Amino acid sequence: MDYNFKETEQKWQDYWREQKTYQVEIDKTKPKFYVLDMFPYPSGAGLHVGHPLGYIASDIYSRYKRLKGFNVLHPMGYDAYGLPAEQYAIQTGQHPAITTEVNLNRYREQLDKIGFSFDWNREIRTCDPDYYKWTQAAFIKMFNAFFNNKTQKAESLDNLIAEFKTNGTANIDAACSEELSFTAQEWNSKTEKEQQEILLNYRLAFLADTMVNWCPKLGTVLANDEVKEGLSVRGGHPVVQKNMRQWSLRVSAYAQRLLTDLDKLEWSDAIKEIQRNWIGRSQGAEVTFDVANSDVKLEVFTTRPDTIYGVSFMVLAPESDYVKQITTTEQQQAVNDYIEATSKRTERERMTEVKRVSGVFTGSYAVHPFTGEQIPVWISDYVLAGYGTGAVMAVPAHDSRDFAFARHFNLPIVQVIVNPEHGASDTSTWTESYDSKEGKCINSGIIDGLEVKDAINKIIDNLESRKIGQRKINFRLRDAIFSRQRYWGEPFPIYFKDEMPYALTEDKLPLQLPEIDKYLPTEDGQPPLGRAENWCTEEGYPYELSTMPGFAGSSAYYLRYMDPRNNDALVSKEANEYWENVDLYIGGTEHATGHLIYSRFWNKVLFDLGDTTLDEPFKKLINQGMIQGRSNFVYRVKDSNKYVSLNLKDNYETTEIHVDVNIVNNDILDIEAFKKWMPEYANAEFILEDDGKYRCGYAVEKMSKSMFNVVNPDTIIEQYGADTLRMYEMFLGPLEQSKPWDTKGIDGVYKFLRKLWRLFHDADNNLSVSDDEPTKEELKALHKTIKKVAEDIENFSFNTSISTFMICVNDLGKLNCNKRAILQDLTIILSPFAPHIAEELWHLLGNNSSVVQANFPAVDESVLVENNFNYPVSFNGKMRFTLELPLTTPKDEIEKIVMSDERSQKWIEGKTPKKVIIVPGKIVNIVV
RNA sequence: GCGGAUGUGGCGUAAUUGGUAGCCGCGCUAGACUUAGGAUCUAGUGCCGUGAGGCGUGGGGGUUCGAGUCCCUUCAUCCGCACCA
Repeated sequence: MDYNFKETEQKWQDYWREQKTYQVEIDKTKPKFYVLDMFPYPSGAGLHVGHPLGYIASDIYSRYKRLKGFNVLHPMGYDAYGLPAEQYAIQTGQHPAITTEVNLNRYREQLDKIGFSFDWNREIRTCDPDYYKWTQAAFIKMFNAFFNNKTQKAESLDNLIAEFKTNGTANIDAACSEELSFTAQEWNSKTEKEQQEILLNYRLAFLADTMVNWCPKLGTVLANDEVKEGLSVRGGHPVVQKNMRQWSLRVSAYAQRLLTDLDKLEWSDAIKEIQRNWIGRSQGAEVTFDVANSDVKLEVFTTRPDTIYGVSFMVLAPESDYVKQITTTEQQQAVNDYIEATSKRTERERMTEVKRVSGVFTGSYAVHPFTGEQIPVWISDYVLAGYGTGAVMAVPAHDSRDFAFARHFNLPIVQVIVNPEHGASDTSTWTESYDSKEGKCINSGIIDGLEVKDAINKIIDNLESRKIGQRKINFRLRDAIFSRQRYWGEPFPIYFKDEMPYALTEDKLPLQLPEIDKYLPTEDGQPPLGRAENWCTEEGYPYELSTMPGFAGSSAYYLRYMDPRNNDALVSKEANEYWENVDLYIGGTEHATGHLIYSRFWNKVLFDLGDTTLDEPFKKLINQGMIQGRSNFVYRVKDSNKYVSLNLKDNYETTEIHVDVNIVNNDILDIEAFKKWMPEYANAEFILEDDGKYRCGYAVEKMSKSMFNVVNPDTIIEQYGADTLRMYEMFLGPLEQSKPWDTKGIDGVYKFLRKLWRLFHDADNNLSVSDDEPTKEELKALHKTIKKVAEDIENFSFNTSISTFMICVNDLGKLNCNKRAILQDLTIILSPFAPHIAEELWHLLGNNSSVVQANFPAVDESVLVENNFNYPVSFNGKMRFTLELPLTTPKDEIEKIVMSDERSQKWIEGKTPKKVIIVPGKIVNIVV
């Protein structure tokens, strides 16, 4: 018998639970460390081998930090609201809470088997009223706040109201949906309803008519990051644009802070870059164009005011308000037809048919602010309504979209930027625009001859002095749409009086999700909550019928873990001041533009309002790579039920068919299992290779059911144990890299653990540990390992630490080392990786407390000092032989020894070496 | 189109950051012990070559005594963003 992982792992999992080993409390005598995994949504499919990758990494890091003397907060919980449970409820009538509970228990069961050091006492679930009470409370805070552009902070709406009462909008610079202007008298004479309507324009959580992504199939609105290429990310259903009155969060107000503060985060450059793109800051100018024979003034945004002399027409988005104002009667019909036609095109078509140029003339002309020339105003769907002002000044010579448009409609193209080396050329010969950000201005009046950068400044200065333009910064980041026409989510703590929304007071929370009879919209198209009885306040005012989206509950959850049972606050000041924020956050890249933006925003609002101590939630972020599947194939001979082995398949015409990887070992098909796998294969025949085996082909693909390449961690744990699973996942390769899972390699790690076990045991599996003094060699093997493993963990290079452990155990095996002085420290440093076997060995060594409470051993540098170095001796840069010399040997001595070595003669061939390079402790290179 | 990442044995990978390319493991080959081997142990295993030796980190070029690592160029794959003015 050797190591019995099954019994041992169960034993210690029970022990940890009973002893509450992983429970943590505030302990001001120790430094804190907060390690968090991204909030999982427990789907019905359960975990596959790729899911725990990040959890294992964070668990190793947590355990390591604990051994290093930190008080480590390492919690886990569930993002329990979500579409799949509700879709299932719609189909079966089963309450989504039940489905969720089942999935969640299954998830927990799987997690428990892996031996994580989570403090389950702190578990939270987003669908728990004690938790979502605080999600609702945060919403109320946003409802009652506005963003002051002057201070760049959220402030109480009361400040704004007070200002309206005394000065109207005169001194207001606040983030809003629409710029408003009124006096104090005007404000004071408005009705309650009118005032409320105005306040909505400023609230951080506000109700407004907006173009939204409507998914008819899911019956709900989706956020921008929940839509990809015109389809819903969940389910892949078509999404259309629709104008609806929706709750939104004024995320755009925080665009600059979200961008600036990225610099202080330890996140990968890749993910910071994705966020920068998503925020999409562009710097330029707003320019006002008069419209000839009209009072209308067209405002446009441009990043290239230096090209203003090249403007030969203007373009409006079809949805733009300007369209109604300036279209002439002669053009009215054509414009109406065009708008009609474009509104029929879906967003998807507009995106895919980028190259199709279309547009219509409004009949009006704008007046060029510098030349006074009249330039035609067109309408085209290549201009986006949602960005800038929905109108652009077209510079066809220097913008590819404007160029295509001008060519199509035969509009003039004027070159105004020139590369001094090439000179100007006739634009009628051009096949594309010249989109350079450098060069000199030509044909450009007051900025003629200036460099682009200087020209931009001069033009803006001129515009500002004439009060027809100003410097302006635009962001791509949109406000987040926050309503979902769904049941399974947090109810809004909002009721309506005289059609205006009012927030409940916090003492009324939680506003519990009511029971309903069916999880479908009502007959008149209201969201499912329209079915709830008495869904109104005590006074009879009706509650909001939408619920909150998935990101609501996951935006501030990290704070709740600090103080999960607090009934008076999301988190106490004391807990928040101690735990601060997340030191290490591990999760996938897929949350780059969703969760990781929303939670930063949400957290900043709470910070501004004084509810949290730091303004960023996640200090360091690591994105683990995906575990891909390794699929196996069999090859069916055409029109038959015969299957030909990989190396013979080229002799036949075959079809490649996925086969379940669980009935393939080392690419060899288990033929009997295959026959039983599916009825259609029961009578299959096989063309085997010479060795009588059926060899499968393989490919690396996404791990998914349809590819039959899903590997379940339970199966692996059953066969090899949790410690082996943990170590193999780490051994596979660098954490942040994607790599395929191939179960066949797991044997190496499994053997390693048994070799380790045998260091402690004799041939009969009896404990055999000696108390003798360790030798220098043994100490060296140990301390090399301690040093490397500690460095590797700090660098999240877990794959190399596993190799290091293997080398150490191989070395100790060769030395027949069974000395307690060595093995005890080895057990400690291994415990973050393989906690079960480490705990077992730790106790076998006579310790009574858990290895979790041990101290990470210090490196004894003195045993690592080498006396000799094995010099590689190169000739012309090619290594020919090695030579062991004391490290104290001086350079000229080394040269003498090397030159006199008989092996050198062969490479020198009697010539005189041109140069001899000696780097002590590194290399000898002789140039012949 | 723009931006980012990655290319090293049959496979997953390593390389003290410019200094012996291929550590560790899988797989494979041979052997030992065994009733047996999907157990264990030993030896070998980048490619070509009997050998001396030659070639070798996607390709080409450069810097250097010395390049997987630095520079230029090019190709391939993956991932973001994509009419954002």
